Amino acid sequence: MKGTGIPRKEGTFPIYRYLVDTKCDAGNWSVDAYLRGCASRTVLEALANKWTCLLIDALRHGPLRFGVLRRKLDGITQKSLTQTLRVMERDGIVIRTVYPTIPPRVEYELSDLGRSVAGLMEGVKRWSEEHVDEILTAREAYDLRAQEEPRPVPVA
Amino acid sequence: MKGTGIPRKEGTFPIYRYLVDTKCDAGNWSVDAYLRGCASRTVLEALANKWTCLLIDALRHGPLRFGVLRRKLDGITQKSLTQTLRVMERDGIVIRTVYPTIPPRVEYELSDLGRSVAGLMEGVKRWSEEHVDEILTAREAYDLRAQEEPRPVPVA
DNA sequence: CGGTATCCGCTGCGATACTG
DNA sequence: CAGTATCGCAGCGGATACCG
Repeated sequence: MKGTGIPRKEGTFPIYRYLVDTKCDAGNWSVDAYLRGCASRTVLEALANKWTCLLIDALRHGPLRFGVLRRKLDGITQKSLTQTLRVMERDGIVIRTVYPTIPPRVEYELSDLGRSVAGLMEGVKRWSEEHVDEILTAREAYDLRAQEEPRPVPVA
Repeated sequence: MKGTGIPRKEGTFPIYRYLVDTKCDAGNWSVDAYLRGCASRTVLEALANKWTCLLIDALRHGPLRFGVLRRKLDGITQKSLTQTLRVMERDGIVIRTVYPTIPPRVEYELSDLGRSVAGLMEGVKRWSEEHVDEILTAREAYDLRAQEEPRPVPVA
């Protein structure tokens, strides 16, 4: 697994467990800014993932079974879905419930923590709908430019 | 580059350019839900990345030079920084300005689009600060459980 | 300073097969 | 149904060298 056995690099600043991965440059960073930056990093490692975001959104209205999730997130493989859900469970975002029936039934639902982040996802979703077109337009324009003019290089 | 040459899978639904990658299951999805899901996916491909998020946050207060960004995002390699910035430029999130001086000076700043998403990042950051501890606690608890009891398997 | 070019190890992920 | 196990490859990210 990912979180076990934390290798500590030289020059790191092991005040908190989740800081050990980042070098401390006391000159440029206040301890406060340092903590803030690291909190963000930790969380981003957990959330900044396409499937994770889509899962949080998918589970927003209540528990869903594994198979339903797989169909809702069309395109995800069983392996990726299992993995992603496992990590989210470990991070306390989702709760996994096994019903000992035949055939087996496993439900996933957002925890309180998960629900508290679902709001952010809602924001991302709204922003997406409002701005996808701008992104796509920008891409086309960029690709067009790239074809014609050579890219401006930092030369005198 | 990533966006050029879009391979179209069988059974896809090429109404819009950004939909070609996803299968259409007209039974379960309304066209509206379909568009919404795809908008999110497109945007998540662009934003759901640790460095991208951190860069948007780093640039929130104005333009910064390449070297400054590299130091701010301590831990990123030059290659990754260049790559990430290039993708963000292509997506219209950041603007790259080359000043033909010696030594060369290249500044990156958020576009209007980029600034409009910076608000979301602010939210993520705030959430991070409030909830990192819960995530870390959940992880420790999970790892402890995993050591002791075997994982509940879906069996009758 | 701000890149590009190249090599390269690792692993993330898909595909496939099997199971309680 | 909801997984686990295994293989195999592409691609990402790091390290290094070089350039305008």
